[in-house]
Amino acid sequence: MPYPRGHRDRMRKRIVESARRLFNRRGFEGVSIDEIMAGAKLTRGAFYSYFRSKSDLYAEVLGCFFTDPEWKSRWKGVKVDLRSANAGPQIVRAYLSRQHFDDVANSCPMVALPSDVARTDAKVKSAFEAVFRAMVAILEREVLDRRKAAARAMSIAALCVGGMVVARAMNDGGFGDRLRRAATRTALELGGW
Amino acid sequence: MPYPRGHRDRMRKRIVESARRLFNRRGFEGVSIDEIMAGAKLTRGAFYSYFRSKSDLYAEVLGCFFTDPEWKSRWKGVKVDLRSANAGPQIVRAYLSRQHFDDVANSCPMVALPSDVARTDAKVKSAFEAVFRAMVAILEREVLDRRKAAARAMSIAALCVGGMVVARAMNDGGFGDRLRRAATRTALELGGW
DNA sequence: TGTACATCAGTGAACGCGCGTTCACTGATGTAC
DNA sequence: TGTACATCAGTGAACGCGCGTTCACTGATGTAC
Repeated sequence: MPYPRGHRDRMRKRIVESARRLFNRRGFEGVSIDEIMAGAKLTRGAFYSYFRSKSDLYAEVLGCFFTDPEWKSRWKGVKVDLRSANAGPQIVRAYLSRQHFDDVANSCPMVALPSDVARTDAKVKSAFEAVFRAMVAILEREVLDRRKAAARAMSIAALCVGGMVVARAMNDGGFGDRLRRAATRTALELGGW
Repeated sequence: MPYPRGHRDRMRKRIVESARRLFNRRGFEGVSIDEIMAGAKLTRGAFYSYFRSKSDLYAEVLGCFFTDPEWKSRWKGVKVDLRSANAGPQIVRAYLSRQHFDDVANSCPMVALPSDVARTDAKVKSAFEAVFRAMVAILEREVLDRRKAAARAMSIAALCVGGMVVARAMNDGGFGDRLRRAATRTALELGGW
């Protein structure tokens, strides 16, 4: 074994991380394999010994946000404890926070890539769906009005994603800020928080 | 004048229409100038006598949805009268309708292209912002709770866009349907409709 | 009314570039003796 | 402990393709006489 044990796994993780940041910033087609590999401190040729194709990587990258345990402590001043009694409002505030808005590279893929995903194949969509369902499931547990919990949880999640997606596409930053604040307030109301 | 009067304007409009449908379906980078021109029944070479570049076209295309008077009657069974007393609920229902969901080519650009737009320049973002502001302005007039009208209108618009964007990115169509229905119900509640 | 001409919208070959992907090769290192 | 070897992760040149853009040319038609 001419390379240290676990070397391959570490390298693979580095490629995925590099790809995640770059895809978030510039989308699937806006990023080249050269750039992804350079971000992982490797060269072009090694890519195909790790992944079958560029689009194979894509599906794998999308699952990284909610499943990645790191995201909860990524942003300064934003903390989320999923087991806490008020995980709902914590998620809403973190999701619509300025930190999340600014940190495009570490953004939730649902904000950075939704229209890209809508155009790709079933595998990628499934990964995306899993992320959204995970978010809805956590919110649903916490919605005050139990009778409406399912519909409310989906709406709160859609409002978080939508508010952020639209805010990122605005030219006037001040308007984007107002939009995020309005969405936060409404989302909290909808949860009864 | 070797061509009929108004010929140039008609051709230009055909190019914009072709581009709008194609961009909605496959995004800015997924569409070639060859395809756009073929859709307008012209060839590659003529493009640059109409537009300075591909990205110049992009900004122009984005303004087409709300400003285009045709969209209100585009889908069967969906009608919106902006001067009617209940334009608010009409917009919400039309926006989150199955017709809008299915008709990707004639979709609102905010649903089809948000993450693409977030990555482009100020000119494109401004066009996008104008569309969103127009939607918010109409909704704001109709929100029942006047004290919260501004925040509510922004949230309803964000929920409409977000619900649709996420629904389009789901793999399970049934889940997408439930999401659209939940978002519709919540949006109507938020308006007091 | 008929004809020659000027105009200009449209054509399609060509250019240069960057990308996804392939592959023969390199060379560092763990292992066997 | 030292040495020769086998392994295999990584390299980078090369291929083929499609794209955005340019440009010299074509040819249909409105206009002037």
